Amino acid sequence: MSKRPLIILAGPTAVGKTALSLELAKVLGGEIISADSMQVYRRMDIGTAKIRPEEMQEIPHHLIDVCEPTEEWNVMRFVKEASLLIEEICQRGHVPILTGGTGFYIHALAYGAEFSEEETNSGLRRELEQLPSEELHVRLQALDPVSAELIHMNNRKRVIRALEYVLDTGEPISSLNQRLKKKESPYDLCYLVLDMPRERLYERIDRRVDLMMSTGLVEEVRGLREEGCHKDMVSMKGLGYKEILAYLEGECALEEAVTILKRDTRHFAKRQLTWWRGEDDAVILLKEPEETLVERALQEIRIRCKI
RNA sequence: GCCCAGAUAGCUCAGUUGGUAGAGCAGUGGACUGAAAAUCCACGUGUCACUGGUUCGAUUCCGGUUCUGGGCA
Repeated sequence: MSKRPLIILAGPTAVGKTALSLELAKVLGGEIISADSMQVYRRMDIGTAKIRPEEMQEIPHHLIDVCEPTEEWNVMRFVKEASLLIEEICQRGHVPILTGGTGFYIHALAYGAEFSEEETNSGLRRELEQLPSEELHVRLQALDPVSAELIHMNNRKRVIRALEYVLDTGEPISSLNQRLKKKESPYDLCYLVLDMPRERLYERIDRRVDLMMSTGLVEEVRGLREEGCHKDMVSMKGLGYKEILAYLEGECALEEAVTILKRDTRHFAKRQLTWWRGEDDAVILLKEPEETLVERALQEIRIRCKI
């Protein structure tokens, strides 16, 4: 059986992925799968710049609003759901278009990362979180020296994850990573990354945050807070949520929260770009000139996928 | 007009008992495989406002000029 085609439309926040994804879906008979770690949460609409139903133009959108903000979404759930969706979409004779800004999710899906079902030792993480960074790192050195070499001691989250993995599975996460690195994509990929000059992108980010503020971001976050969301939840670590929550908790002035939000969003966009620079199959698609954008995207798709 | 205080990195400022200077933030680059909008790492040459003087040597001391605050008329 030949591989399923998969069109990926990635790019930093605020670059304009949504508009292009709609155009492509219309031309190709596509269905859109969102690769976004925050748009999965219901009632987090303004801060995640989620597409509204009336903007979808009859194009099916998947993996948006599939999780409560009090729950935790993660890569494994994403890969599981998205893989099934790709299969279903293809069986319908449609083209799957993966659109979003979470590079980590996109990579895991595109290169077929596998996750074991039984790894569920949640008490272990809480136990490890109590330990000082130095001790965590020393432990990792003993169990998985390769990872210890790669992961900086201060990077507690990744040190903990690496420890968790060896302790649960008996296998160092570094050897899993090496195995996965050699894998070829199970899909017939067209991996596009939409980009534009940094300065213009940052201006768009600032403007978009202003727009969020004027369309009720504070009210949205207040509502979530009232239903019990708090800053330790994964959903509330999202941009716009953590900053506005800090304001609502009286930790800073609103104006300050907005400034920080803009700054953090710029930092995020920069990190996203770093991620895609390291993706071997990614093709950078410059947004300008905008008049020819759709045509150029389609050209790349025709070259890379047999559709 | 007079008095006082400033003028140093894109911004806020520190500092040099005279030997051409450094923090935070911004910015840039990087890592990333079950939290990823998370988490973490690395990167600092700038006419030390201008102009004279003292000095072997001035961003630092002294004089003048310009500009910016604040005060008094």
